[in-house]
Amino acid sequence: MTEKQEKILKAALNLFAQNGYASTSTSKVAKEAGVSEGLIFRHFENKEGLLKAIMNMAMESSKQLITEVMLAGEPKKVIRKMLELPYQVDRSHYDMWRLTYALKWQMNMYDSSANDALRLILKDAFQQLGYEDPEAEAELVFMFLDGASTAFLLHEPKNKADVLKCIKKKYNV
Amino acid sequence: MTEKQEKILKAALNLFAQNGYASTSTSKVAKEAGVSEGLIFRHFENKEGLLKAIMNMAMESSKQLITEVMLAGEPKKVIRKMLELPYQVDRSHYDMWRLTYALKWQMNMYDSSANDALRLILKDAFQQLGYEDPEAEAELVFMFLDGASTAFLLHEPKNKADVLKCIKKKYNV
DNA sequence: TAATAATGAGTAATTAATCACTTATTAGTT
DNA sequence: AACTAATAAGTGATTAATTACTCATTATTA
Repeated sequence: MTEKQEKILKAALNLFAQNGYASTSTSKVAKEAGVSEGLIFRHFENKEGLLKAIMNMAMESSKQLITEVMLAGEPKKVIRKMLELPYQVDRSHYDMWRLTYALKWQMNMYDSSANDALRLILKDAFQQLGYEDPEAEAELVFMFLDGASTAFLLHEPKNKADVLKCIKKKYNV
Repeated sequence: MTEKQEKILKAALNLFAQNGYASTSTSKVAKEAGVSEGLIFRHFENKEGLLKAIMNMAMESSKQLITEVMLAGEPKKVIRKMLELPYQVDRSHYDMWRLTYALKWQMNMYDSSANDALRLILKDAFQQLGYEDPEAEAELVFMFLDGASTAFLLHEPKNKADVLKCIKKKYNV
């Protein structure tokens, strides 16, 4: 990975997240990265290849967060770690998540199976705790995660911490 | 509103929602609508004017849903109506909501004040019911609404109804 | 007949991608 | 070390296609 290659990735992530993938031209990326436009195609073949390279980085960094939940063990700890997930995302990764969330709506880009492993663990946790409908409970938590992450990424509400306290109480975790 | 004008709006909504605003050209809209491209600019001035016309329709149709909650009165009913909101959206309006949700991520397009009226009503409802942190509770419900709507619009989970039952129980509504 | 609706050919600018070319870096042989 | 060949990194001009948009003209309606 050369220095200019990294500059391209950084510029592309920034522009894609801020202005959207479709409305960011490769010439804009090249200008922002301080690089000739041709270099983008030399390293990433085409515009989509550039996006894929970025999304692979995003997948890699999200794996770290997920494994932390996986290793929680006890059901209550699983649920707590899960609820805390949106709070664990580092500010430096916000652009990555903004892009990920934006791409969900760009057709064909949504992979619902990506969270299947977590969903199963969560369901088991609720089951062990004797919840009536563990599957629905798991789905509900996922909805919270999605809604909370969206809020944090878009308009950073001032009562972030209070919301966490609030939902933790509901699950006694 | 002429017949062709409506066809343009319908085609544009469909394409914008499916493939995104930026990656949908006016020529594609014209082709889909069975109309000359120039007509789009005669009626809507430019591409952004077309989008604005669509979003105005979306605003109008969302007002109906919101007023229903406004008129609920009793705090418990307010909360119940609120939780049911994502379930009240008609399938025929899904494209409109998909576009609305997708545009949130397209920078500058996010208007957090749009929900302020509802947020206030919801906060009051929680306050009247003696909840400890009504503001956080209101925010939490909004996160659920966002997450649930996203799930419904993107991958229509099979246990939609169970999730509603599940969350209603948590709020005793 | 006057206004509006609708067309379709045209335009300048931008797009993703290619290409011939130059510069730097590495590897192999003396 | 020093020379050389090969590979990779990087440039910038260029391309064909597409873009949003205009405008002169024709059809339709009031």
